[in-house]
Amino acid sequence: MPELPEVETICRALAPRLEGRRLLEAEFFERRVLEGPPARVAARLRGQTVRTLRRHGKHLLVEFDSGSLLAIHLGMTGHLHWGGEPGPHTRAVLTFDNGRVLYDDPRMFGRLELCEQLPRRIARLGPEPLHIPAAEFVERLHARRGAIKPLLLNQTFLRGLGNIYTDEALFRAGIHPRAIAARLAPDRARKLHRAIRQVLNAAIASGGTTISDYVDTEGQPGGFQFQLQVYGRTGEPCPRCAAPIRRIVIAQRGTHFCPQCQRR
DNA sequence: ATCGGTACCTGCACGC
DNA sequence: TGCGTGCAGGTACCGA
Repeated sequence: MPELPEVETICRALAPRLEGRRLLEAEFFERRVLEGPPARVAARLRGQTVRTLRRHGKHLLVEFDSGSLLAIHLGMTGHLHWGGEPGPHTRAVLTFDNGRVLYDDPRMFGRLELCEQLPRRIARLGPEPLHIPAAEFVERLHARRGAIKPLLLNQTFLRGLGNIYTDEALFRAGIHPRAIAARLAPDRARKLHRAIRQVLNAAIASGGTTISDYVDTEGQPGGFQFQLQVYGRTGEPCPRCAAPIRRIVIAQRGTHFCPQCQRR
């Protein structure tokens, strides 16, 4: 499911509910999604009060008054629900003094980690795509010799882009997914920077993208799937030039683009 | 640095 | 109906 706009949507919904609230009980039903022994993590969490909720790339960070952090990554199929009943894929339940959060994750690619400070793995990720200035983006881009698509998916380059928004941003910028990053002319690199911002902001405004199963914390689907121009539209006409959208595989990921509008 | 491959998991759509 | 196949929003790790 979740790339930056989906995690942002979840964060905005949960922050007002959780900030200032006390965590009464943490239950973990699947140790694979948890860093550390469930009983020990639960004991450390019990009684803590939430100071803030924030997003860091695709991670959701719950910061407690003690300074401890609960870092949540939803993987491919992780969901957070406010309230509701646990189901077959519920891997954790966090009970607060005003309600509970269910963590569901069928494929269990997601991770929950309780730590005293941001783990290095997360801290060393690249800048936020919505914060990085154009000049810095272009400079970082020009330092890389690989193809642009795998680079945008690389979280140490920028944190938060996934397969959907990468394809959409490249389409809007008119750049071929196999184009070499370092060889992009500065104006085209700046255009890509703009396209990334536009796509992410539009997706956040729509509450994210629902392809098959993403829903927000209230169980509502997002709306950005209706604004996708290439992702998942193999064979359909390009909205700009009507050429059939093509699907290829780059870095093991399905990649959608218009062969006419995105020339090498 | 970069690339390709594999691995981790389950569920779903599809063709036969 | 049942079964095999391929695909899926993510990331880590390996060797080349």
